Formats: sequence, C-alpha cells, structure tokens
Amino acid sequence: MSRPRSDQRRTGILDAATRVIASRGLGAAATAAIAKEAGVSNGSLFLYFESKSTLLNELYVQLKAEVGDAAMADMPDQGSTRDLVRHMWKRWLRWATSNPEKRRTLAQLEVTDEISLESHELVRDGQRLMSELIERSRAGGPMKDEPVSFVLLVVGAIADTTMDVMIRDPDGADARSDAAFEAMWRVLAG
Amino acid sequence: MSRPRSDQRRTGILDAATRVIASRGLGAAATAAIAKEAGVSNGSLFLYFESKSTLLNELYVQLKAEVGDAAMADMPDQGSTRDLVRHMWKRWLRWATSNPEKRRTLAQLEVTDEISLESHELVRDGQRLMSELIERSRAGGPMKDEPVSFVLLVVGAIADTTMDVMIRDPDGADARSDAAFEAMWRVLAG
Amino acid sequence: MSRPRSDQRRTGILDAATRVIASRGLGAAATAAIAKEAGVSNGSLFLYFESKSTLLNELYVQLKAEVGDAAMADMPDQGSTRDLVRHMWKRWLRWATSNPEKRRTLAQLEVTDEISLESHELVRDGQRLMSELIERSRAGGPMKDEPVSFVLLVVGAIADTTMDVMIRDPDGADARSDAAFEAMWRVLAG
Amino acid sequence: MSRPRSDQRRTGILDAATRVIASRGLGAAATAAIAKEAGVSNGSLFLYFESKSTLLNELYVQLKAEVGDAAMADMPDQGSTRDLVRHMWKRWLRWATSNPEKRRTLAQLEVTDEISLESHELVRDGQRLMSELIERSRAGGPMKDEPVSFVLLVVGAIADTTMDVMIRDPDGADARSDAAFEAMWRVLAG
DNA sequence: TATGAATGAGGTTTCATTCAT
DNA sequence: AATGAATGAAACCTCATTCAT
Repeated sequence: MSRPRSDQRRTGILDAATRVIASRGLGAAATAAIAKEAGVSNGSLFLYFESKSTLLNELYVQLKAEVGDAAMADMPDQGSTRDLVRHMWKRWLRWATSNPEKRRTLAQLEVTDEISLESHELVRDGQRLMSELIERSRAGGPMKDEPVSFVLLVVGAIADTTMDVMIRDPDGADARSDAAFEAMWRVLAG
Repeated sequence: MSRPRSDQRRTGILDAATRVIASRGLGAAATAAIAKEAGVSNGSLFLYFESKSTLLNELYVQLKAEVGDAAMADMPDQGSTRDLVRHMWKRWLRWATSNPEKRRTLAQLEVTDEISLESHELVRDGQRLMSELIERSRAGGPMKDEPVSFVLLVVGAIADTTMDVMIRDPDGADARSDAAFEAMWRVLAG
Repeated sequence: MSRPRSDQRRTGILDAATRVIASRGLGAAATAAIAKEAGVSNGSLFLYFESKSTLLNELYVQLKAEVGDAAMADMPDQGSTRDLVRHMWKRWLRWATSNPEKRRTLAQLEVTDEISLESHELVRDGQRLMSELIERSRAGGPMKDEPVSFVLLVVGAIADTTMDVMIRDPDGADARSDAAFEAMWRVLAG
Repeated sequence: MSRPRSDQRRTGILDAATRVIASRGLGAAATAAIAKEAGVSNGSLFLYFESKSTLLNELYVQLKAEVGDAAMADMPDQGSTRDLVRHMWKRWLRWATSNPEKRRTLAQLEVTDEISLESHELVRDGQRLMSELIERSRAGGPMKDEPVSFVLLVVGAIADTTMDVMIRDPDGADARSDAAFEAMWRVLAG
C-alpha cells in the first residue's frame, strides 16, 4: 500500500534523543535537534511520537527497562544469594560503562517533571525481578524492616553514583566496582 | 557595574528561585516568574545576577553550603567517631525535612548542565569538614582504599535518597532515618 | 493525470468537507481531517482535487448550485409573480433548514478569499433563473433602477439572515419565514 | 519608572491587523505579519494581547463599536422617525465607504468561530441605541411582531450588502444608498 | 538604582503536499 | 488507483536579555 512505518526510524529517533540529551543536556534537546541528529525531518518526529513529552517518557521507560534487563540477564539458576546479587551488580555496572550516553541521559530524565506518574509506575513494574532479589538478600540486614521500594532506591543510588564515577574515570573502574559492591552488600545483608 | 548593595534583595531573589523551581520545576522557572515571586521587577533581577546561569549557579553553591553547615553544626568536640557521624546524619536529614523546597530544588540543580565545573569545585571545597569526618570513619570499612570524594558521593547519595523518601512519607521518617544510618554506617565502617 | 472515475468518492469527499467545516469551522478543516471523515486516505484526496483550494472552490460552487436548484424546483408555470417568488422563498428556506450543515459551510465559504473570482462568476451564471424572477418582480419597487446583481445580493442577504435565525431557533421558524417574506417582497415590489 | 505601555502601540497593532486582514484575508493574517505591518517586534504583540485570539476578539468588538458610534453620531433630537433612521443609514454607509478596510475586516471576523460568545454579547450590548431606533420604526411594518434582534440582523444584512457593493463600485454609491434605504424602510415600516 | 516595555531568536507543533510502495 | 509515511515551511508563543525612562 504505502511505505510502512518503520521501527528502525522510531528507534533511530530514540537513539538520537539519547545522544543529544547526553551531550548537550535536556535543556538544549530541541525536537529539531533530535530530528536532525536522527537524520529525519522535523515533522517525522511527530509522526512517531505524539509530542515531545511522550518521546521523553518512552525513552525513559525504555532505558530503564534496558538497564533492568541487562542487570538480570544470564542470571544463574543456582548459587548463593550473594553470588546472584554480585552477578546483578556486575551486569548492571557493565551496562552503564558500556553505555555512558544512555546512563547520562537516564540521569537527566530521572529528575524532570516531564516524566509522568504512569511512566514511573511502568518502570516499577518492570523491576519486579530486581525487587525480588533485593527482598531475599536483605533478610538479616539493617534494612530488613523497611519497605522494599526504599531499599531498592538506596541500592540504586549507590549503583548510579558508582557508575558515574566509573564513567568519569575508567582507570579505577574495577576498584570502584568491587569496593562499592562490598559496601552495598553490607547495606543489604549487614 | 558595581555590586548593588541590598543583600536583602539578592537573598529574596534566591529564595524566590528556590520556591519557583521546587514547585514548578526547573523547566518552568522563567526569570520573569522568579522576579515576580520575589516581588521585584523583571529587570532588577539582572542587576543582581549577571545572567540566569549565574543565578542558578549561586543558588546551587549556596544551598549546598547550607546543607553542609547544617550537617556539621553543633558538632560535639568529643565522642566516638560513630557518634559524630550519627550527629551529622541527624542534622543533615533534619535540614532536608525542614526545608523540603530547598531539597527539591537542589535535586533539580544537581543534574543540570547549567551548573559549571567551577561551582562544583566550590562545593567540594565547602565540604572539607564533612570529608574529614568521613575520612576518619571509613578506616576499617570496605571503602578504605577508595578516593574520599567517591565515598562522600556514595554517602551523599544514600542521604539524598533517604531525604526524598522521608519528605514524601513523613510518617515513616524516623524509621527510615535510623535504618538508613545503620546501612550507611556499614558502608563506612563495615 | 486524467480524472479518476469514482464519482462516489469525489462526492464523499465533498460531503465530508461540508461536515467538517460545519462542525469544526473552516480554520480547523485540515485536509487530513476531511480525508479521514470521508473514509479515504490522506493522499487520495489529492487524486480527486488538485489542491485544497480547488476542493473548497468546487464545494462552494456545488453548494450554491444546490441552493439555486432547490429554490427553483417545481416552479409552477403559471401564477402571479408574487406567488412564484413566494414559492422560491419557501423552497429556498426549506433547503436551508433541511441542510443546516451545508448552510453553515456555505456561510463560511462565502467570505474566504480562498474562493476565486472565477468561482464567483460561475455561481452568478448558475443563478440566471433566480435573477430573471427577481428582475420581473421588482418592476414597480424601490430598486427598479438598480443593477439586478445588487438586488439579488440584497434578497440573498435577507434570506441568509432568515435562514440562520431559523436554524438557530427552529420553533419560530415559520413566523420568521412569513414575516421575512413580506419584508422581502416590499423590497422588491414596494 | 520605565517606558509606559503605549496606547498608541496598542492601537497601531489593531490598525495593522485591520490592514493585513483586509488585504490578505484572515487566513493569511499571521501574528508575524501583523507585527511587521505595525512596525513592532513579534514579541511585542503578545505584550499587548494575550493571544492572537484575544487580539481578534478585541478588534471585532472595537470595530463593531465604531460602526455603531458612527451610525448614531450627531443624531438630531427631533424629527420624524423616518428622518432619524435616514440619518443613521447615511452615517452608517458613510463610515463603511470611508473605511473600506475596516468594513472588509469586519466581514471576515463576523463569521469566524474565533470570535467568542462573550464578544458577540458585548457587541449586542453596544447596539442598544440602534435597537431602540429600529424598535420604534417597525411599529406598523411587516416585522412588527418579530424579535427585535431578528429585525436588527435583517437591517444589518441589507446595510452590509449595500456597503460592499458601494465600496466595490464607488460611482454608483449614491444611487445604491438611496435605493437601499427606501427598500430597507419598507422592511421596517411597510 | 529600579522599572517593565521591547526585542527577536528559538521552541513545539500543524498541515498541505509529495512520493515510495 | 490507492495508501499513508515523509517533508519542511510556517504558525503561535515564550523567554533571557537589553534599554528607555
């Protein structure tokens, strides 16, 4: 019938947005700049995304899902809880250091009020696997009586901080990662 | 030209900016809105601050200093390191829960690329006292060989997360604060 | 290239345009909206009409012809001039009240500068029958020495106003119609 | 204190809008075009008018008031009703022929759905004087039992049509005006 | 010094029209 | 012939900053 709407193009726009936000900041991420970076006309962007706001929200949800998937990928089906958490930790940080732009972009989106409550909920739903692992790990730790959501936020904050530092100074990345894991593990398991 | 004298006005503008950013978000913080909130004319704002960017940078540095001062105020000159850190922790979180708008604003400014490298350095300098306390505390912990700056960032991230959750749900504030302190202390002192 | 054949589609698009303009106003009548309302693809519209302007012009001419035809239909071949004019008047207004959307759309098109001089001339040509009737009627009236085109415009203006009021308040329609006919007749025949 | 907001500028913008709409049509009356025509910056327009819509509404109300004022100006305090109506008619048409652009613009604004109900009501209120004169005149005529608002609309329609024809062909203006007055008078007084 | 009017670049979004399928 | 994705030129409006008063 006609040229089919292309998933590649959609993805291309999201990728372009990631790059623009990472390099120039959210404040300078004009739709025109994103479209240009994606090699797409100004109007096409609005064919694939209803508004700039939906674009940002979808990008946020997708990136969050990507981190979550990366962290839980290839999870062994046996081993001590500590080993499982360590696996998660490694994958998590590896994703960040391999995708510094996505990490930077995510950090910016995390605080905007452009991101709707609904998107935040979608993200929470997608983190069920991580939540469950955290839940199991904290049994004997200092946060055993706190809401899981809070524990997850704290662990996430430590991870994010570690990522940022690792990205900024790749030489010390391994040392940072290991030390932070030990620290984080104590937060959970005491 | 020369610095205008009314410090009251300067402060008024900074306070207004805090309120506007906290309530409406950084994206909607037009200079006109800030001026209006401050009860000052549009143009006056630029007599006190060279540009919007300067204003935001000064606000950031000032708020960061305020948190630091609050955290280290009334520090007893003796007591175990743990007690000192506990003191810091309590003051720190109390400041945040007493100043939710400032906390919210700070969270927004933290990620903008509007904040210059210089401002970030200024902030680091102002945190010397905290740094030293952290330095002393971590001696036997899992992060004993990491750069202090990194440790400080991790501790700060835990604190910020705790603050945000406490502000969002004041009922559980005390439980959150205590549990997070124990967790944080393990990060430091193992 | 050559005229596409499906007259049904052509008509469907014109009808859709009528509906869209009547309900949403000429300013909101995007070609995409018209195509959608017609159940036809975006691009097809331009197979049937060279441009939006052509579409509007054709719609205008067609609607005007329709009113004219309706007004002169079933005209008896004898009777006093007054009876003939009365017949015309009745049919004219009946068409309008039976086709409020077409009437509304026509009112909008009447003033746009989108309508070309040529279209206006086409319309005038199509109103020859009405013109002749008016011509005969005004013999003894106050406008007996004016250009027929002017008289026709005046009569049309009275009719349009009456229609609009009738459509807006159907209860008083008959009273309006009768009174306005008497008034109009005096304009013609004094 | 500062440069005062200038009524001249406000008026200048309204005048510019009138000119642009009259010459290029409402569809081509971009705010940028209006601003340029007014010799004012793009942004200034929005300092004087909240939105394009308010600008158009104010223009409409103002022009309508102007016509009404013009029509009722210098009304003698005695004389037959017919003389008074004739006075109104003359002034009314004179205004239109002296202000062809305003007349054209008004014709365009009259049908837009950009004009709010409130504006239409404002206009109606401003036409009380005319209404009263019409009311008195129609006592023995064919429309004596119709709503005044309807009669006013009909008279207005005749006037508008006459104006348009007069403007288009100034040579026959006087003949048109006189004939149309006689016709209109019969509508009222039979 | 203080005011707020003035500026114009830039932002998001719409839409008539073209073109690949 | 038919589709609907693609285009890019506007359109309206905001806002940091300057400038007349």
